Amino acid sequence: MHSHSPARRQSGKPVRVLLADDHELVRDGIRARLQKVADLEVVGEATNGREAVSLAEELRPDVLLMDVSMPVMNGLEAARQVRKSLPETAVLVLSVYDNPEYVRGVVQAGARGYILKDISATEMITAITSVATGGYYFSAAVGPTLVGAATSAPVEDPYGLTERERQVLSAIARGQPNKEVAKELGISVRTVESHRLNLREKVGNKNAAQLYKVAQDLGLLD
Amino acid sequence: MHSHSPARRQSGKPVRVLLADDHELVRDGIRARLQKVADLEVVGEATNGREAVSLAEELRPDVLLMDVSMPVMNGLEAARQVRKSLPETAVLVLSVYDNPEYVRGVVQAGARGYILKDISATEMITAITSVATGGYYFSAAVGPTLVGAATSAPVEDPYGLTERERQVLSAIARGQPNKEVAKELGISVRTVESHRLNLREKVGNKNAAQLYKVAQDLGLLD
DNA sequence: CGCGCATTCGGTAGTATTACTGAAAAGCTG
DNA sequence: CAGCTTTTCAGTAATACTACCGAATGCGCG
Repeated sequence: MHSHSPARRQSGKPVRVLLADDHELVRDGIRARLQKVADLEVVGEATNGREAVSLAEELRPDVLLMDVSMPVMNGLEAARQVRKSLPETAVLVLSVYDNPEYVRGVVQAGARGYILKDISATEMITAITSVATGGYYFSAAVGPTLVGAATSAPVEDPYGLTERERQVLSAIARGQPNKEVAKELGISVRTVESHRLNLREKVGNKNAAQLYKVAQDLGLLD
Repeated sequence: MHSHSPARRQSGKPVRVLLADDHELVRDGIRARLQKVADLEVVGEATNGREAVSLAEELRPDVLLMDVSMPVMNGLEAARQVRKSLPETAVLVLSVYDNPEYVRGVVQAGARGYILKDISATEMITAITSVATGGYYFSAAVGPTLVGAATSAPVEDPYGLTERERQVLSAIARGQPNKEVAKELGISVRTVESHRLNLREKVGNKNAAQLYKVAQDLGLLD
């Protein structure tokens, strides 16, 4: 009751890859990397999203390795279209951003993988093989944003929260009212209120519901 | 400014794999598959979660390929412990279930991949290579539940919320106070309060901060 | 049609949170 | 030591939310 969707090609035949990036230099670099691998074959190159879509429809590659930021039509929109017209082609997005919002958008557009441009040739090949085999591949840096964080390296904190504030935030996010937070930390309710207000100040004027998100982003919940 | 966390081993050296499954037959099958691959080396085998953890600490494998359902200590708890004591070891979970809840639990326990037992040898090897290289790998069937769909159906709702309640929940989770939710939906504050209280009733007596989590679980936020 | 359910709204009361201002003690740093 | 941050706590007032109560409308279903 699963098993439709992309690829799942026969092993034996090489993986047919279509490259899409507006920078020739980048395409050259990638092609150079991929040409050394027997199992991979670069069947075409596109310089923008629209070209990527039409070339993909013509060539029907196993994998479309595509940059997100391109002129005419960006990779996001292109990914959407390819996923519709060519469900057999796995879209693997290549980007310089490890921004969570960005990653989310990309995978929702139907990409089956997201890799960063600073990865090694080995990893790039693995990623291509992965999506071509029918799986999903994500670079280490973007994985946590997908699975809801909890990596181990405590995400560094863009808000500049103090230790105490993190403790309070954690307790609040777990659903405790100020009174119980106070009891848990052995401080007065007023103090908890102070921290709470400082938190709202620091993270932006978000309400209680939103504090959960922040706590989660900071990995305070596990 | 990323790059800590697991693996990211040198290419050249073989990937050291620790197998954990309570069925000898399964272990034998997997080992047979992996032994044919030069880049992979099975360095040990465990028959339950506790054994997997202690063997992992001793052998420090690149990848721990582990079943979820095992006696003594299940794979979920084992994954958590390994992630704490051995951040360098990538946990790749092997399971027969493509149940969304299950997958979520597993990745939140820190697994860097989730594959189904019915996959091909090729895909299993790709998956192992993927997590060993520092990436995240997910089988085709479980990927959609991770990325929040775009492929499959809108996560079914264990709470039995109504359409209107979902709208209200969504607005609350986005951080709006009742007053603004009312304005947005064109209803009175009292009605929003009703919905809010009904929501708390339905999802359990969680507070405002926790409502965010529910909204997220239900995919109301994107 | 009567019943249940979703949706809407009101009253009243109490609790919680926010928005201010102000301040004291502890610790670190130049 | 003076200045800084962190953490602590207080007063006061407004706003928001919770916990109950009850009730009207509309809609589908047996």
